[in-house]
Amino acid sequence: MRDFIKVMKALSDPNRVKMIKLLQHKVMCVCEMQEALGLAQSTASKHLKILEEADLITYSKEGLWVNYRLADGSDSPYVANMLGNLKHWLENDADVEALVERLPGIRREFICKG
Amino acid sequence: MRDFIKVMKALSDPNRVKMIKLLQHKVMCVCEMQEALGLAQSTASKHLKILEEADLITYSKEGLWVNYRLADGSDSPYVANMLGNLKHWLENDADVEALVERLPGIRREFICKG
DNA sequence: TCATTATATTCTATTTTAACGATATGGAGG
DNA sequence: CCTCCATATCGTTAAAATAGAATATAATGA
Repeated sequence: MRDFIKVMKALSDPNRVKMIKLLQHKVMCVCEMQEALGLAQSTASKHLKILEEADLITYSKEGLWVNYRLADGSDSPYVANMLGNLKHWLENDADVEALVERLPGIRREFICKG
Repeated sequence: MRDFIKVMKALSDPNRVKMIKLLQHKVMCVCEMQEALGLAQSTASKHLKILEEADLITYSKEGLWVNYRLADGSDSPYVANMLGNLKHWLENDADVEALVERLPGIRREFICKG
């Protein structure tokens, strides 16, 4: 029950769902997420942590950057199912569409590094 | 997005998930839920309302009783998917098992009318 | 019509969540 | 060793969620 609730709670926030939808297109670092969603850095970081603790995403460090990507869901049927469905769910959501359109222009080399 | 979030939020509370699991076994009125889950009457009623507003359950009135049952999900892919998966998810959860075991003894004629 | 009873709603207190700014952490490079 | 920069954590505040007691509502039966 605890794991299930954790996944549901993680997906109960629009910004976190948008993060999932963005990660369907590319691996992203915190500053890219921050820029894409217009959030404070600490806010973006915390949301990503919540998604990570629900096993919906994973990360790997690359120098100063932390690359977040979708989890494969192999450890949790809840995660596997939700990530699978979210591949097609919300594809026509206006907010998501707008974000995805802007995504190619969101690149870490234009945002971070000063 | 709004509908999706509503379903996720509705399923983010253990008591509400338990309600869904109980409704998989029989149609139930508020007082039966209240008794099964050990909640205050107002609390049980409010949880059921949240589930109903997410279209996860429906109700029909029968005299003083209000019978709640699982929705068919035909109006929402989110609802259809979640209710479908919840048929097998959490079947082995200790809390859920204990509730289901006690369920035959939870009957409105023994609880209300008193 | 009045009393009863199951349910809904309101009120209030408590906890949880989400946001941001500020600060801390930890690699990378000089 | 020191600085810089991306990220994480902390502190605080405001909004939302949860719970139960108290009250209102609506349907039934006398």
